[in-house]
Amino acid sequence: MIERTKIIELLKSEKEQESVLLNGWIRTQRESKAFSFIELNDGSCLSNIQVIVDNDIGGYEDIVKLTTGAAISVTGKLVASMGQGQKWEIQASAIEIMGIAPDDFPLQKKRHTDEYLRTIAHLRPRSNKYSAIFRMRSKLSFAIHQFFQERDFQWIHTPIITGSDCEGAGEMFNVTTMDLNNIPKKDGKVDYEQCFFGKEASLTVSGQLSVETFCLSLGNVYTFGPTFRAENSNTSRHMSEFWMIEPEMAFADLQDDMKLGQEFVQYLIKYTMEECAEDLELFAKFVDKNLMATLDNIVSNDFVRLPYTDAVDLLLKSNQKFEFPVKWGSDLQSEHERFLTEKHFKQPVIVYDYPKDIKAFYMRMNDDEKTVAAMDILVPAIGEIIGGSQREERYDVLKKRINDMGFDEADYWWYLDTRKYGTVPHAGFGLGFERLLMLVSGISNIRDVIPFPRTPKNLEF
RNA sequence: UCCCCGGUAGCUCAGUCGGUAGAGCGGGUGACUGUUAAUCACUAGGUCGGCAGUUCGAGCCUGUCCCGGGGAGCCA
Repeated sequence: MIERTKIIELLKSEKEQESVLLNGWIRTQRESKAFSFIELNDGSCLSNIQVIVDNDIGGYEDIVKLTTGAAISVTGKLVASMGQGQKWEIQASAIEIMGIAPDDFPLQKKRHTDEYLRTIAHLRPRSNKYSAIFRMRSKLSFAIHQFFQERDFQWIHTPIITGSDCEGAGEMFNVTTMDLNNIPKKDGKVDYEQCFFGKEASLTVSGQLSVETFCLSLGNVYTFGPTFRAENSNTSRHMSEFWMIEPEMAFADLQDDMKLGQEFVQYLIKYTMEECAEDLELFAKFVDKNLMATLDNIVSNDFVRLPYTDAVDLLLKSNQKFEFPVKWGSDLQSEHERFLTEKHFKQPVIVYDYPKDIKAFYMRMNDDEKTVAAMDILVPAIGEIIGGSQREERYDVLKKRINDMGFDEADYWWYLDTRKYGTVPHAGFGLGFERLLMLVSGISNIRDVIPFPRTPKNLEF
């Protein structure tokens, strides 16, 4: 029995091979008089390999009836192709049918819309575009670890289930084993004491608060895992379940944070260009014609660094008509961010030092007492890809901020402890993994860069 | 959640003035061919998103609900 060779290896071959075994799914079959051409794909790479099946092969009548989607096992010779368009092809000596695909197989040999493919999310990775994005997703997941591990950041597995309702980053999903048809109540309210954990439990909206405690122990750390937001968001940039990367650096300030953010994004894009060249080419050709120019631009220039106050001035002086007015103290609207990154600078922009009232309690108060050391990295087409800040490390200031914002400081006892015992300046950010994938692929809907998207009213698969 | 647009064959779409539906691709059958989304001929395939209404008559008009897309908010 010969060992199976993946198509990616066969296509890279330096010489002909007498005897190879390959498995895969038929992408298309063209029948000729004395033989048939099969385009076979096994997911190892974007390219198919062409298999020549002579009509004297065993079971030929059944083989030529195979349609797009069928799975076969091929034994044969790797030979130089007589046709144009490919270097190698397989001269089959035997074909075993593993699984047929009846004529209602939903993927056809033509372009399908993303909307349609989303309704068959269990089959869409068998298409070129989706196999490409999911290979890139895998490669980039690895690259993220490589980036941090090369820099001695420790990967911290922060919890998915959390008891703090104080993460403050949005609506949370509840986690319970209680009988929802008969919820235990006390004084008219849900009696969480009878719940599994004895208190209200939720899915995490951010690992940041947890990972900060490890930052203030192990130095440089990061999280990379699923994150959940129960917001009723219906946009091409939001999902209820997504993956987020949150690095946190001890003995670091906002400048260090911006530097890390830029290096990180540039590293991942370079990695994609080097390690996913074939898949990337598909996106540059069929999804976004400007993709390579956009990526080149991002890796070869420093990101613009622009204080929020200057951004407001710039927008006010731009003579642009905006639907929403630009005003110091208000958050920048999408249209404002788009103007900065897409029209004015035409490259990534880091806006920093935002008004304190529009940002989270844990962000470090600047000396002007009006702004906090926060930064957002904005990129063309996607908008905010990174949101970060230097954290408030001063115990008294942090405590005051918690109280001023109407939170109960008792809920934050362990978080405050980290500032009570050996506090140090530190900073970090969150990067949405799917938004990064959108950036490097040109794919414009976030639901198309994750295997099974979870969005409001959508939990199929 | 709000604003705008859409839902017609397996897929992508056309459908005029309100008069019971068409194309291309895909499927099937056959022809032809070292082919490359092959080509050519024939053929099957429809609860026009659901419900209610207006009308002699609704794919088309009205209401409502569901689903999808674009934009906005929330943010990564």
